[in-house]
Amino acid sequence: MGNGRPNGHIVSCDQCPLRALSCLREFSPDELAFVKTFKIDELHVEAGTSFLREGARSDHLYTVLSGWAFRYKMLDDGRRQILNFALPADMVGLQGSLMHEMQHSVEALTSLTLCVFPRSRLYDLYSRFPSLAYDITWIAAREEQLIDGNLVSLGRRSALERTAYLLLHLYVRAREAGLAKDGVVVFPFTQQHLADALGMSLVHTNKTLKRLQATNAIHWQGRAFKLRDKNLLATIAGEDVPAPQGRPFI
Amino acid sequence: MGNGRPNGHIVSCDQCPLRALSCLREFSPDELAFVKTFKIDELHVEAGTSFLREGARSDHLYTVLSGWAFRYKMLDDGRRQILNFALPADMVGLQGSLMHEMQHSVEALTSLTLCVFPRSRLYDLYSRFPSLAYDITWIAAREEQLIDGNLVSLGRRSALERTAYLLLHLYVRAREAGLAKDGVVVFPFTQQHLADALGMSLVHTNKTLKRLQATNAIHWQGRAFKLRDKNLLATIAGEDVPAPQGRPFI
DNA sequence: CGGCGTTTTGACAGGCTTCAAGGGCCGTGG
DNA sequence: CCACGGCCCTTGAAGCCTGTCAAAACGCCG
Repeated sequence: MGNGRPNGHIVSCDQCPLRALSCLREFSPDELAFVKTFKIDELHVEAGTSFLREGARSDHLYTVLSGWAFRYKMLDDGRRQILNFALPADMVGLQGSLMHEMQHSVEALTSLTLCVFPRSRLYDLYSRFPSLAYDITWIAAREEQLIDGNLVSLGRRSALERTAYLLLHLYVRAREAGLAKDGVVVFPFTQQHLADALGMSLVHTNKTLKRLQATNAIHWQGRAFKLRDKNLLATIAGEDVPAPQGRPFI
Repeated sequence: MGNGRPNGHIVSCDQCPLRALSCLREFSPDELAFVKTFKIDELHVEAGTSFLREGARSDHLYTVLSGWAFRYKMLDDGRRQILNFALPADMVGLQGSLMHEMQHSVEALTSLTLCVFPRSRLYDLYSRFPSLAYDITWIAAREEQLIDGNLVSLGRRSALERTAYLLLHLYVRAREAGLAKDGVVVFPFTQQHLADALGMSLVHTNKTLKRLQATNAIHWQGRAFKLRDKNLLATIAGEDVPAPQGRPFI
């Protein structure tokens, strides 16, 4: 695992393509200088490989530079639950850096590029850059918020509501990450992935998707997802349209 | 809301009863001195009242000094999902301090005493005590871990497994918080609370509880919960017995 | 063309929800 | 002292939503 290329081929933080995203905050020169030294490598992972595994310790934490990933847990008999998806600018592996070991796995959904940061220097970051430390906590809190939303879905929403909720939120997040073109986002997952995220069977996910498509709220052909009626989808999901929130980077 | 008594009647941090818990780390004298000034009040809330509400901003964050609380979200039509329970030494309201507004509510399950910390000085904490900042991030990550576990339950576990999982984990946490006496914990919630946490109906929760009790893994009479066979309960839950983890305080 | 992964459909079974009603416990008030 | 109401627990019956099983259609790629 980890065909980390020798330093020098990696994207320098001051020309990070993600920094252009409107949803990320600006860095001060000092912060930027530190982050540049904090990032020690880039990791390229191909679709379908789990680069972080439940039960393992991890010496690194990562941010997604490009591509999609998902966090998941498996039960002994093979049942899988996808906890959340990670998009560009999202952080993964923080839990593994703070706790003794990972309690979930992370798998690349597409070809994936990650920025690599050493866990050993995390405390250094906390000591010298409280602003960045604050950002990291913010990120952790936001992740929790997303899971809270999913938890409500699995616990209290019907299959149709749940599906609408997930698609709406994925669309909004993908849009924030700059992945939308002409109102269309390429969703890289299969219906099996969706089913595992929704806590439903594959068959029923498919039928629910059909029903949802019949409302004309969405259009999903192949991998291209188009949101045709955001308000309708939000209504079906039983929610207001989620407001985008500015967030820190790193 | 908030019948905060004038300073002076509140428990000083250096004689905080929770510091005796084996699961909490030691403070350095400096840290302790800071935390003492960081805690500006104590809040007493009676059972059944929501002291933090979804959509509201909060100027404070809290730790539970004594009693039980739970985080929850409601849908428009009244469906409720309990996200997690908060026990002594747990922190609540962090999200509200970091984000613009609370995305969930928190209700006292029993008579509840909270330590109150001002959000306005949180950044001060981050600047001056990276060790405490680190702890807070750790707490946020741990909370996320707990929700991850619940998410798997709601998504992929049957009613029986799910119930076993929740009871096992609540028992372990209550025990860590020093709430067990002779292997018995007083669970202050009703079956309706359990149902809302499990994402099940009240009726089916009751029947599932009966089935679970028939296995002799647990005994639950009135409010007194006794774990009779931890390994069996863990097996039913489809998990190993969770290992207690040391954790920081504040 | 053949093979494989994904999507789609139909039929059936069952777990869970909903509806309904009764019982136990306890505090309040007549 | 007893009746009453409220809250919680318990149980039964009926029905729907969702899971499981099975098989076919589709699309992609070698």
